[in-house]
Amino acid sequence: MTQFDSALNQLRERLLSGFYSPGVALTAADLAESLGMSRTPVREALRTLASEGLVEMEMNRGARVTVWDDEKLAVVFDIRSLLEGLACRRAAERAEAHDLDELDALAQRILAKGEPGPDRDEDAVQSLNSEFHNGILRIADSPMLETAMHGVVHAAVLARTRGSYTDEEQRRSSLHHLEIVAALRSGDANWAESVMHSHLAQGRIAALRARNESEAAG
Amino acid sequence: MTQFDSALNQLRERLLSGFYSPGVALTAADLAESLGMSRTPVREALRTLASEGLVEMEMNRGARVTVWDDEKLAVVFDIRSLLEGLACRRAAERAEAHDLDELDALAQRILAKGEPGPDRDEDAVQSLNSEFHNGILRIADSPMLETAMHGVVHAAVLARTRGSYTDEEQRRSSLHHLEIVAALRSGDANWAESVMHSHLAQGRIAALRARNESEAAG
DNA sequence: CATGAACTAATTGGATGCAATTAGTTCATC
DNA sequence: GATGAACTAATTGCATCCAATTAGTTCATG
Repeated sequence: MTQFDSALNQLRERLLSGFYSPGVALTAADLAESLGMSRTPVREALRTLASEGLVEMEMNRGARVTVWDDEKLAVVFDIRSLLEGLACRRAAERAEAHDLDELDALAQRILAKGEPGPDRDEDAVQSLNSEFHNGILRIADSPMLETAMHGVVHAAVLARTRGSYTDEEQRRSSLHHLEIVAALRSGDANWAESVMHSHLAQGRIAALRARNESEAAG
Repeated sequence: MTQFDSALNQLRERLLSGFYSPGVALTAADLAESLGMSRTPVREALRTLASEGLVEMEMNRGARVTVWDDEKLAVVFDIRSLLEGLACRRAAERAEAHDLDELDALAQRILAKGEPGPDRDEDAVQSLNSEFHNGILRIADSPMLETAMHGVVHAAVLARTRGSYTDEEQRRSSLHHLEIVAALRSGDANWAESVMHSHLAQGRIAALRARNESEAAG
């Protein structure tokens, strides 16, 4: 694990968690200090994050946190739907029994943690959700696909601020996960792809609604 | 235009043109010297190229030119097909008259330059082809989509070594371009997307065949 | 002749220093 | 009070330097 890797991971984490406000300037020296390293690996990480779309760099002006408008967000979900659909197709053809068991366990936990009531834990849902989607990507087993998704997946996660799902949407989302596992288990690539498309179509609606609500509020 | 931009453009150009053999180690100091700059901007460019999938970096071992096997290549074409299909959908909804005229002119020139005979010019075909696809991406008007495609488009171009198309394929490819313009002109997103999918399905076949032929030969 | 320890050369990742550019502030002028 | 020239502080992009790691070579040993 190099300083570059460390900087990349930590900065990506901060950007996705909303630690930095959209549009804010990211000063290399400040980041370096807060990460306990010099500017060199930080600058390399910023270049990588720029090519992932999480920050934007301008000549002699350094990096700024990307501002997400409705248009960008919608495209991100379109792209993510296509790529994750492809990942599902591939996963349906490659998944082993133990892969499916792991995904199933994750889907069950997401269902439980997302159920309305005292045990609800949205942080856990979000974290497990990431694990589920990453799991499918792993089963799809294609470095190229992972590379292509880096530019958009993270951004989509960023958009889904916590609490954007209604109870009904959360439940449907959880059931989508279970249905995806069922589709993968049956080896039906079309089915798996379709459910993923439905899953992200709903996610897109919720993300855009959440954005507009928070805009109207603040 | 910073040294970083210069390094990124030139190195990308070299990688796509096959200047460096697949799998070869790219020594930062050598690159820096050949580009007339220090290692710092070169290293940043290599990080970016890595996130685009054109090179691969390993801890304490620097960068190597990515080796494209059949599997990787097939996935690249799958992804490119999905993303360019989306670009076509968006272009069908956004293209202005002058956009369509420009694309049409390009399609006509590709048809002419690709026709078997003394006027055939494969370099021109390849170059115009890139222009055509970039034109559609431009009309689609989405920075996110461009970002996502950077990871795969270049790679796909790389794979299509000159002369990989048969006469029949070249002709069909040229007609695809004209058909795409017609679909865009009619504003039919489904039609435009379908033709693009067909176009890249054929491209994929040709690219994989070319790879296996050259492998059998050399 | 094969094997591997010991040494050397090359190369990497990262820290630091510096000129050039940009952003911010002060202050004179209308 | 607004406008903008002149100066200052911050910040960038890049070159250079250095310790740590890797790759390559030599040479002793079985």
